[in-house]
Amino acid sequence: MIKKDSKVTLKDIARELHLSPKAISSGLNHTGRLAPETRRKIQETARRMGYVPNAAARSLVTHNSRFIGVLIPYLDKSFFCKIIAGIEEIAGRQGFMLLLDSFDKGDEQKHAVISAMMQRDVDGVILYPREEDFCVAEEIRAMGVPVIQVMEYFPEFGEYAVTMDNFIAAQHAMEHLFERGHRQIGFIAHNPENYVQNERLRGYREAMIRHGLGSQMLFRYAKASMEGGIEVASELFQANEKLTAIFSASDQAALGAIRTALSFGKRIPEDFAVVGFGDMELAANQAVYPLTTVAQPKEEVGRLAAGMLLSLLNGEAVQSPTLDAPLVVRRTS
Amino acid sequence: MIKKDSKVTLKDIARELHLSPKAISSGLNHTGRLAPETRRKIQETARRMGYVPNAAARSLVTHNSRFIGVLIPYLDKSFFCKIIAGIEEIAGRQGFMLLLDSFDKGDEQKHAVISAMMQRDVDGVILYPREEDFCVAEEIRAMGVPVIQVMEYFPEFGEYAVTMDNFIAAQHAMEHLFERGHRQIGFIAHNPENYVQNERLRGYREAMIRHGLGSQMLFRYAKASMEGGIEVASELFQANEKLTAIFSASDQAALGAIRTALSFGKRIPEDFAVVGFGDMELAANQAVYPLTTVAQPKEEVGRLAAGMLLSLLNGEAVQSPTLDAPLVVRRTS
DNA sequence: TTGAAAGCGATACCAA
DNA sequence: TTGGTATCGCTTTCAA
Repeated sequence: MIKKDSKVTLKDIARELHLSPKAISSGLNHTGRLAPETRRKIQETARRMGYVPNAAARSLVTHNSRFIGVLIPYLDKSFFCKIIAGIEEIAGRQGFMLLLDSFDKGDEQKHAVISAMMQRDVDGVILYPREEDFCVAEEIRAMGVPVIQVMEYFPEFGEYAVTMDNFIAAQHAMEHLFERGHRQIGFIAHNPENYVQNERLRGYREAMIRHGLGSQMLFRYAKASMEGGIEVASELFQANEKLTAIFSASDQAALGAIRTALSFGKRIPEDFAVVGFGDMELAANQAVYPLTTVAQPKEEVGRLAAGMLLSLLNGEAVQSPTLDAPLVVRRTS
Repeated sequence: MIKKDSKVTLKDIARELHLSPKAISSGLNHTGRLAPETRRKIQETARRMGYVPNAAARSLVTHNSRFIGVLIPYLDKSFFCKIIAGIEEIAGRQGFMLLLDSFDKGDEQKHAVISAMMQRDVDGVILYPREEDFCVAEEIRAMGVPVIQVMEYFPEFGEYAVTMDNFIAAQHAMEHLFERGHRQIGFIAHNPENYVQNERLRGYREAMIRHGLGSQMLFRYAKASMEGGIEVASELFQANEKLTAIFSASDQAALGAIRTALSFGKRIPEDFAVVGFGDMELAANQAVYPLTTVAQPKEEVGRLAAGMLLSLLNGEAVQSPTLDAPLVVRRTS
């Protein structure tokens, strides 16, 4: 291993100033009482000597690491990056650092990741919970630190979460379509085993029923991808050729719906509307049809989760918020 | 602060087994010689007692943290996330963790970030270098740990880097357009102060000249955004109405060029081709015109950078590679 | 108020 | 070989 520069320690400063390490420590940390003059001199000397406190040593004795563990399935998806960015914004301000690990590997890897976090003695964990990670839920709780879930909530992982009301959000999106005069509205649903996805579907159904369109309800399950959207949108058209709008539970499938609608000769948004869900980067960045979509406030979720965690660490009580997911109207509706 | 569960330590195991902490340590780390039976017993007891080594304590004495500091301007851009994912893949395998910090704040914040990394005693740094961060270059070098730059290279930050040859890549993209029969090709350039951007422009010029089209060269500088692309593409059309293709130094501006081309009544790709640069997520995820673009191997850059860093930490010599940036042909050419 | 000394949990050195 | 012991850099407790 390459050697790092030898570092200046508290003791060095103490020796230089003929003081005790304790004095230096409290002088630098604004803890304990000290003659103001002494404190000033300590700080100046520390700066002059290029003193850098050693977090490991401090953590060893204080038993807190100022690390927040972030457990996210995919590091390489901008959806998750934005959550992380929100977390970092708040945590960083308070001197906390993020310990990142993607959780997309096998079960064995998951154990390794959690073990690494325990070894690093994280003060708390922020987690994007998934059912397929239930196998490590017990381990996560066993870490004995606060856990905040983001976007979804499963009691298995703990009691705290920052989520959105997907049911309400889906209804709002539907209202928008109704206002635009649409009645024959199809829905592209995803994974029926997933709570959030079901909430979106439930929002669609509820809205249709409330507008007396219960019998016109039309939805299909698809993979949350452009291909999935293309395929299922065709089925939707075949099932009802008078369709004038598709609401998709994901932006990806919504893009597929756009392509299918165009291939059926529809003009967007004149003849046909498409609304997505998620406000992924790709929604705004469509060259031709920037997508109307339900915005998930990803950064805000991250910020709130970090804030909750920090409050918890300070011994404050917190409540799990449910955020609004506003509709972003662009060119496809 | 909430109290974590009291942890089992080496000493506890030592006491349990009537051995010295040293024995336990070497038993667990496969270091030093030990009767196989003893070793087995140690490992079994450790597991039974739920022993988790304390990284801070270890790091305090070994002087290496198994942390890699990652300095990236924006945490919330998928471009950077992919690099990070590549780094994490390699580093994680070797038990290294990433310490993340976005570098997009003011100069003061940058100092704080670097200070945090020094306090955490990172073993090495991976950095997306920018000229505006020169002010902390000295500080980064002063950390006394290896630094690997990704995507760009400035000697100010150190000697190691994983980059791509933007000049060659741009020429390849141009060759593709020539093969498709295009001759009147405009170029959207970005920030003339940036080396990489200039290399892309240079690739365009070189290709034009080599094909005897030096006098037809036509390029404008734009912001690397859809708006920038829209605006400048119009200028390009006005300057040369016989234009049949635009090569853009960014995907974002390329999308703007698509929109402009359509508004000028061009059919893509029949009448008009657009090629971008970067292969951002949005390039593949266009509903109507998935973008032909120069792919930057982002994950691979991250993987290589992590690999280099680890080699360096093992005292091995390394070379700075220059990667290929292959063209991904989609529907806009 | 200030200083001395005792750990925190692990590794590494040096006797035995 | 094996095991005691000093030590890493810091905070905290307890005397002075």
